[in-house]
Order: sequence, then structure tokens, then C-alpha cells
Amino acid sequence: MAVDIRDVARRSGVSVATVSRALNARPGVSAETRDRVVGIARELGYLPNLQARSLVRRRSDTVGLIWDTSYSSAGLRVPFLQDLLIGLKLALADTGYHLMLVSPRAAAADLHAFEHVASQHSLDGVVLMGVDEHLPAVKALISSGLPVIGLDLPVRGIRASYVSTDNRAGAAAAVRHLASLGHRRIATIAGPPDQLPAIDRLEGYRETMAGLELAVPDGYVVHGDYFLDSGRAAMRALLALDERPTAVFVAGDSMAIGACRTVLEAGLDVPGDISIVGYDDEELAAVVRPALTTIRQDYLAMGAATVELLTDLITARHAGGPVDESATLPRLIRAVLIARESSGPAPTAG
Amino acid sequence: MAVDIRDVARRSGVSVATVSRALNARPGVSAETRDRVVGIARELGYLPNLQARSLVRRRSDTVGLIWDTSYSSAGLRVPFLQDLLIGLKLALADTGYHLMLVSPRAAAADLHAFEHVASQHSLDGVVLMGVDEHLPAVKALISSGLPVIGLDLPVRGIRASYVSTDNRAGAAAAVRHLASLGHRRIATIAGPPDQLPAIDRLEGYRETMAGLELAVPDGYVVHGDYFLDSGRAAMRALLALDERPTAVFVAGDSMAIGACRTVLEAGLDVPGDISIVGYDDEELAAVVRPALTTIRQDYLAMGAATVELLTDLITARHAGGPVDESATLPRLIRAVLIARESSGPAPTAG
DNA sequence: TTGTATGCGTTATCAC
DNA sequence: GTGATAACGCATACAA
Repeated sequence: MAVDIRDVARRSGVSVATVSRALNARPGVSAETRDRVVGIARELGYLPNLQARSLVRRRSDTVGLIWDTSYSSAGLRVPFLQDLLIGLKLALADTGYHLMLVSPRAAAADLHAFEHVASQHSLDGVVLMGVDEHLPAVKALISSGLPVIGLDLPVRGIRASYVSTDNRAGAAAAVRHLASLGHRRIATIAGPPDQLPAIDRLEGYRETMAGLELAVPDGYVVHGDYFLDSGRAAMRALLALDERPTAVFVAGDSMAIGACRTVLEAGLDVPGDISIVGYDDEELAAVVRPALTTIRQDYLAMGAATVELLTDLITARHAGGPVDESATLPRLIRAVLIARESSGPAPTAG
Repeated sequence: MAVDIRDVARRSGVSVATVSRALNARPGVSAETRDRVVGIARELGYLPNLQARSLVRRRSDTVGLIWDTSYSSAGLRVPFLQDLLIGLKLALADTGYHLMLVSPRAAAADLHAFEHVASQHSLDGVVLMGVDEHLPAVKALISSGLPVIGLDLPVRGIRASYVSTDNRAGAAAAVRHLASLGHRRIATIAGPPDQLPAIDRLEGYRETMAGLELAVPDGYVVHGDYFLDSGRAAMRALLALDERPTAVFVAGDSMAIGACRTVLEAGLDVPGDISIVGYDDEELAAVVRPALTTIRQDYLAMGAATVELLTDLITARHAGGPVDESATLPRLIRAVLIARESSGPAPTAG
């Protein structure tokens, strides 16, 4: 049926070993025969069988993606993860690695579920996304020594690291943007105080405010839960303040939209009276009115960093060499500010 | 390193052939030895190597997903496709098939690009998503005889079919909803006239209007390109009509939002003066003001139908039997109307 | 530089 | 019911 390496060998008048060497650009074959073999292989439409290849090479040139999407059955959407998937896919396409999606159904029950799928498919490495990093199966996978990268998921290990966004720097960019527009009374609507990204964004806000020698009066830090309504409530609290802020950095787009609405309903203007900067650049950020200035996580860059880290780990492992320290250092990707309509010059003193 | 079938055989005191038979529940092995072998295999933590397995069985229990995401580099997002992916993934997880993501980089150039990857990975079947169905490589893939299912992509062939939403019925639901609110002058903003979903939605509109004995005057059908701005332009055309519609069925949420804005900017009210129904129930449909009444596609059901169709095709092919007619019949999944704020009673005659 | 032979871990085809 | 053994398609150690 399909043409195999023996067919190419016969037609070329050489042995299969020579064909293999020629096609894989291995040394020890004359340029002349190499060219001839390559030509005949192309002519015959020869395609090496990947299963056979990985069986003998003991590697599959395939990385697995472990991504728990069960939340989706409940109607939830996490668009950011899906953006990350695309970033990963695009970056991987340039490297020759294939991507296998594994569905972690039994992960909760079976401690070795992840190791098992990895071993059965001879996966060269694994990317973790949207799973609980405290899962025993995750820890077991990491201590198995297989190269593992957490995508927006803080895991560390002998051959494990992670890629995430620099939430501190993102918050700093937002605050600096507002300050550069002349704002001095800048408040923040933060996320839940027990989540790492929320904590980092809040710290980034505080640090930058301090660096700019701007005061953070009582009441300038309000917490929400990332949902729209909590943004409304938070903004109401901010509007009730004696020294009302002229700008607000909001740690999530939905909350920012809620905050916007509350400002407008109060008869004030955005950005005329109050400037607002969101976070995440969700799809709707560009659509609402006024369009939201926000911080975008660069998922293409995150995908690229993930692939880079993972392939480094993989090649180092195959080379049998020691794990390079720098290869297991987490990579924080800079978030970029997308300036739209919801931020503008500070109102002239009045 | 890892325990293989020979280890199990040795420990069981039987041959590898017997082990294989026992573990795969093949006939010709006594219940007694079967149980013993299974027990020892479990005890040893034996995991069959899937590459070796698929090498000899000539099937991989893996389906490929061909999904072109290159548009994403341009900053575009198609959230619906990502919902579909999750639906597919969840449905597939229950069947034991694995999912391999293939990135069609050379598809445009190489006529046989898709066949090649399928053959190299011994894929049992392929799901197509977000690629141009007119691509020569797609046609070539289908005529290769491999089981292929288009997800929201109208392909047909000897072992090819597709799953889509019932766009006709969705449009009908929208029109009937508006009619039930008392509207009689119902216009539509359709999609590009050369895309099947757009065509079906338009036909569903026409049929239902005819069935309700409602007139579709000249100018009541305007085409857009699914982007927001085209919805604005289309609505401007509609507003300029002598007999202005009191309701508009818009074939996409973004266009519907654009249409809403244009109505509001013209000093008219939604839904007071003009009711609007969108299509897709994108995330932002629930967030914009007024919240959009729209048609939601059931992506979990679509994923399930895709898997069902594909596995039927695959098992039929492996059985060597003829292709069941019904297995290549497209499956249309019913869409549901989500009533929100953008649709209301028709204005009383004036 | 090239060819021969062996092994990768299974399943399947024969014998027995 | 069970056991040798030959594929499956490829890469590579060793010989030549």
C-alpha cells in the first residue's frame, strides 16, 4: 500500500541502512548517493512511519497537553486558556513537535494517571494548563523526571518549570500609564486577596505608586471577585470617598466594565472625570463603550516561551547532560498595555 | 526500565502470545490463566506501548484535529471554534480515542499535506475545523477515503460528513420569537452570501417569513461580513428605508451589537423602536447593553455528534463493511434561543 | 562509504 | 488452550 523504506532502498539500489542515513542527514554517506536517495524518496512519495520511528528511537517528537476542561460542562468559559492553547500550538508548529491532547479524566483517582499516558505515548514532554497544581498526580508526574512546563501554572521540579505573565509589571504599566496622563489620585479595584495573580497585581500597584511618590489613602484599595457586579460595588465605594480618585486601575476587565457603568450612571464621564484601566484584554474590552484601556497578556509570547523552555529541557535530557539551571527558571512574560478610550488626561484641577 | 509484555509473560509462566490475548480479552485463553495474567500485569504496573501496538495493528486509536489558527497571529479570535474544541475533547475522552492536534502550515502549498500527516501518524480519522473547505488539500484528504468529519464545516464524501448547527431552525426560532412579540416588519442582516451557514440562516429567515405570511420587501435583506462595522453599515441602510423594520434578525452577535449601536445613535431605542436578535451567543452578548437576545449553538452536543459520526465511520472501515448511508448524513444540532433585553414587543402602530 | 543483522514492543498466524 | 515465530517499519552497532 504505502511506500516504505525498503521500496526506496530497492529503487535506489542501496540498503535500507543507507536510505535511513541519507534521509536523516546522518554522516557516513556520500553526497552523491544521498542526493540520489533523497530524489527517489521524493519521487516515490515516501513518508517515514512515525510509530516505527519512535519505537526504535524511544522518543516520539510529541508533547502532551494536559488540560482539564471539565469546568466547561458547567457552562463556564475561560477564554484566556484557549488563547494560550493557540499560542502554544503556533509556537510548536515551528519546531516539528506534535501536540497530543490528553484528557485527564481519572487524574483525581489515579496518582500515576499522568505518568501513564506520558509513558504509553512515549511523550517527550508535557505542558500543564488549567489543572490544579496541587494535584498529587501533578506532583508525581514532575518527580518522574519528565520535562514538564506549567502554562500559567506555578510548578517547579528537577525538569519542570513554568511560564506566566508578569502581573507585577502589568500593574506597574497600568499605573505608569495613568500617571503619565497626569493622574495623581489613582485607586485600584483588586481581585480576591488569596489568589496569587491578584496579590501580584496589587503589589505592583503599590510599588509603582510608592516609586512615583503618589499617596494611597485609606479606601483606595477595594477588593472584588472578578465578576462585573463586584466592580460596580467597588466603584460605588470609591465614588463615596472624600478625595475621589481621578483614575482607577481595575484588576480584571469584567470588573472594569462594571466600574465604568457605575461611573456613567452617576452622571460622571469616562474618561473625562475618571479614567479606568482594566486587565486581561478580554474580547469584550474592545467592544464596550467606552472601549477599555487594558493590560493584555501576550499569549503568543507565552506559547513561544513554553516551547523554548520545554524543548531545552527535552534536548538536554536526550543528550544525557545535566539540567541547565536557567532552563528551570520560571519565565515571566511582560504584559502590554492596550490604550483605548477609557483612559485620558487627568481633569484639570478643580 | 519500563516493564514490557515479556516481563509479564515470564512472571506468569506463559508465553507473550497468551499474555497479549489475556490482556486484550481475546478468545482462546482459559478464564483461570486470564485472571492470573491480568493480576500479574496490574501488579507489575505493565502498560502496553502504544507505538508498538499501533505499528502492528495498523491503527492508532487516535484522531487528528486539523484546525487552522493562523488567523490568531493577526489578533483575531473565534471563540466559537474554541468552544467546539472543548466539546470535541470532552466527547472523545469517553471513547478511548486520543486526539492529536495537527498544525496545517504547508497545507496551502502541498496538495497532500493533510493525507501525509494522517498517514504518518496512522490516524484513524480526522476532524476538520476552521479551515477552508474549498482547499484542494481538504478535497484530497476526503477522497483518500479516510474518515473525516467537518465540525461546522460542510464537507461530504465517501467516508466524510459534517456536524453543524441547524442554522435554518435557528433563524426560524429567531423570526418566530420576533413575530410572537407582534413584529410584522422583520428585516435581516445576513452573512457573506457565499458561506453555507450564512446561506442557511438567510433561507431559514425567508422560509419562516413566508410561512407566517409576512412580507420581505426590497431592502429587507442586507449582507455583512460578521464584523461589528458591517452591522453598523447594514443597519444604516435599514434605517434609511421607507418602511423601516421594527425588528431585525442579525446573523452574528458582533454585527448585532454594531446594529444596536447605530440604532441608539440614531436616537431610537432598542427594543422600544427596533428589536434585535443576534446569533452565536458569544461571551459579550450577555454583557453589552442592552443585553443581546441571541441564538446559542450547543457545542457540547456538536462535539458528541462529531465523535459519534466519526467513530461509526472508523469502525465500519475497520470492519471492512460498506459505508452505512446514515453515517454520512450530516448532523444538524438544534440551536436554542436565549431571550435577553434587545428584543421586545413591537411598537404599537404609529 | 556501504551493507548485514539485530532490536524496538506488540499483535497475529500458524502450529501443536 | 497454548506457544513459537513472523511480521509491523524503522534506526543503528558492527562488519566489511
